Amino acid sequence: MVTRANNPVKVVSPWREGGKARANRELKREALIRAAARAFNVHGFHNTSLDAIANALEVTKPTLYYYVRNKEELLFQCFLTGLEGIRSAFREVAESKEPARARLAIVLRGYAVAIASEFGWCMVRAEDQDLSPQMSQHIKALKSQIDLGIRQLITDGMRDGSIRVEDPKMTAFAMAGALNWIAHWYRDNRPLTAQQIADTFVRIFENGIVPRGTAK
Amino acid sequence: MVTRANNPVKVVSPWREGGKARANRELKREALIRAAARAFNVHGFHNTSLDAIANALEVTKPTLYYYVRNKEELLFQCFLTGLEGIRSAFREVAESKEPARARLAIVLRGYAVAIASEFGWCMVRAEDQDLSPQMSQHIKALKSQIDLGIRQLITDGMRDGSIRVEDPKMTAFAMAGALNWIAHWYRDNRPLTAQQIADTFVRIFENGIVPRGTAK
DNA sequence: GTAGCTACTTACTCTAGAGTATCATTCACT
DNA sequence: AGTGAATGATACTCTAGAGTAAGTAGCTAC
Repeated sequence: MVTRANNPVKVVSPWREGGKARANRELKREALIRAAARAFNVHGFHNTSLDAIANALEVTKPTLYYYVRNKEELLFQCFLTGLEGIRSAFREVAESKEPARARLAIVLRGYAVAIASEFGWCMVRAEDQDLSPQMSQHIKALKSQIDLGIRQLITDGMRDGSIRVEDPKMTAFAMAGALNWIAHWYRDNRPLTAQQIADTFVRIFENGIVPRGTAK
Repeated sequence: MVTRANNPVKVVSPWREGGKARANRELKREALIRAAARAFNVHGFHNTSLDAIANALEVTKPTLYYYVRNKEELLFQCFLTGLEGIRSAFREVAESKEPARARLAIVLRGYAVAIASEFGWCMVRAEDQDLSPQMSQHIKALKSQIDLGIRQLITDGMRDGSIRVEDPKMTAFAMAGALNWIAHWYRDNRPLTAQQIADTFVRIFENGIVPRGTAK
């Protein structure tokens, strides 16, 4: 009754590229993570079998276990890979002296681009429910860091006068939600690039929908 | 390796309430839908077994098949039930003559409340991937209706002057995303009611974060 | 040229859980 | 008080798919 995952998602495999020298372990591991992310993207975690991933890489299932402990670690690694984009956006603004609103805009753009990447699905739709309690805990902590980072930028902005909102926490939730949702509808080969979407979203959040100058 | 669903989610069962007269079919069916929604909420679709749902209702699995064709129909019904809240919000404003921004606010509030309900998870996290192609198609169409409805209200507002945005489509996506995300973090017994959250979100979208009167 | 490691494969095991075949009970109605 | 429809339970079937056991090819080192 369910859309099955057996049309393999195509992917470049370091295992089978002509007669080239065998690629090294780290490269293969990365290819595996990437292949998994793509498959999860298309079919979801539970509807992606390890056999399907192995298939896409033109190896057999047990080979995967040579690179990763189990299926959940695969999801976790996808998550971490995607997360890196967001964290680097935070690092980028860490010692900037710009007004907080500008720093927030940079972070939100980095965030949007990360979510639109092939790891976006894993970051957003990887549910606690799919993971062991420890990993779930770990992921929650990482997500919470991000949330708090955004919230901090908002309160900074309230202090330096570049931002005015009534509830920083809810505002952070609204922003994160809008951005996370990108993972549900964005696919490459869309008219807009992730960057353009990010810019548009930032402006929506900055200006609101009430015409400026005619505030009710 | 995965958080299992075998701690049953408690629920009132029309099957077992004292020695009372047996409830009618429709009542039981609704209880089943509701029990399923709660279980999906907590454990997710794939980690909820029909046995667990049956357990929560204090009946056996085959009984469920008396009320519903299969597991996917259960999810689909949850989806429809939750959707009803949103549709009724649209009906509410259908023949209103207020400015579009006010009508939009009403719809967004109804939307938020629906998402915060116990059917929110099913509406938001029910992935195409969990459903047969037909149902997936059906759900996509329904979701698209909602999206277009919001988009229409935005363009109406641009025409009547109550709204100014640069990209109605992206704005609708941002709004839907922010609201959908509520399903991921909202639980009852939170400090804020769904209504309060809805109000806050509407104001965030209306006013933006740039202080009014000092537009950059 | 053989010991031994790395990287894979073939060929399983095992379980959860969706869905079903079949029988039992109860109630409504005559 | 007997018949049949509506509900339900018992006791299965069957498959997908995660994970594993055990063996093998090939490279490196001496």
